[in-house]
Amino acid sequence: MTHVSCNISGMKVVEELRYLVLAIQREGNRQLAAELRPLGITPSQAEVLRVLRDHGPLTLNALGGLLVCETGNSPSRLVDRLVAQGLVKRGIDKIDRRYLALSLTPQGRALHRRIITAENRLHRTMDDRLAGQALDETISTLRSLADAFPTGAALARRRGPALAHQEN
Amino acid sequence: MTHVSCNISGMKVVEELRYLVLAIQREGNRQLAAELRPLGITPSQAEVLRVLRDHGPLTLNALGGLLVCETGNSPSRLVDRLVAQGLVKRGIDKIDRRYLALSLTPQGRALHRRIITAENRLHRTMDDRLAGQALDETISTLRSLADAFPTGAALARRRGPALAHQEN
DNA sequence: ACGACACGTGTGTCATGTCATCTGTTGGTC
DNA sequence: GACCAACAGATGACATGACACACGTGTCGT
Repeated sequence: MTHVSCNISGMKVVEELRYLVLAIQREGNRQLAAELRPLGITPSQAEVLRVLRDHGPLTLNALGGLLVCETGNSPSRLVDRLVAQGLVKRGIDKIDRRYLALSLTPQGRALHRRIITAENRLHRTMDDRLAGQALDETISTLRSLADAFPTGAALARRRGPALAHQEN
Repeated sequence: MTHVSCNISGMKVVEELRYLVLAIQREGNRQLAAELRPLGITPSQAEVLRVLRDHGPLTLNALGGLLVCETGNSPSRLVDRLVAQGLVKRGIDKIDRRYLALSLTPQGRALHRRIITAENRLHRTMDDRLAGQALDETISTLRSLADAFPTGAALARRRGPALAHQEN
């Protein structure tokens, strides 16, 4: 039997998994937000900058399809604030005026380099806490959960095309 | 070496872990919200009802300490809506008027039974997707991450005292 | 040419989350 | 008894997330 419905403490295994994922996401987001606060942006905004840097100019829908945050509708308001801060350029497609052409401004590109530094601090902390754990199995398990979802598919899309774009 | 800084696709392992956790939390929350919508409550509100049912009357701070959602300050507004819906009774401690005494109303208790049914539907879906995966290692890995955080400690607190309160 | 339809985007609304700050209450000190 | 620090809770402000719907634009059939 590969999965059981109940463990010792009375909480189902998948239920504990759900709460663990929630707790880790909350705390990770909180810590990342603290790292990014001096830069004046939020974790969600940082993800937009990262996707725009890795995947050229994008329409709003295409951007939303690559974001893990903001699953549902188009991230209009998320992009709004980045445009207001001068980090993202919002162009309009000449051919089809329905489409946007979103890209990073030079300031956006510059800020993204500082974002990577901030994220790396969080990643080092996580690395330390995860020392000695079965990371590969964990990633595999979580992927099998996430790949069934559109947001997980977004991650898979980003895994695929964007190679060799990282400077650690 | 138990953990590496970079995998094949150019994304660090811990970074992929972070995004996977984000994606799974989002989608799980979305699906749970859909299951709970007919009941008129949200996932966060459901967690409050669950904690209040398992851990007797609580003050607002004590409730916040057991919640995985709403880490930071006191969940005043979260409780507000439950009180407005008649699901939670907000009493004031006679001795020390600073403290609240939060408990479920009979309607709250009744609704919680329907919540368990809704949550079990989600858990069954997750169980199916996770069939054949290394769940124990995954839980162990995630615990080592979460236990360092206050929200993870909240989970550990709930693991401890509340035994034999589940009806699956 | 015209009209129905599809599609991308913008917007209103509601419920979180998070931080900072305020208010009321209590206990301790003088 | 008056003052004050500590504490529980409430509130304001801001940015998400999610859903539904409105609006502008292009496409296609007739």
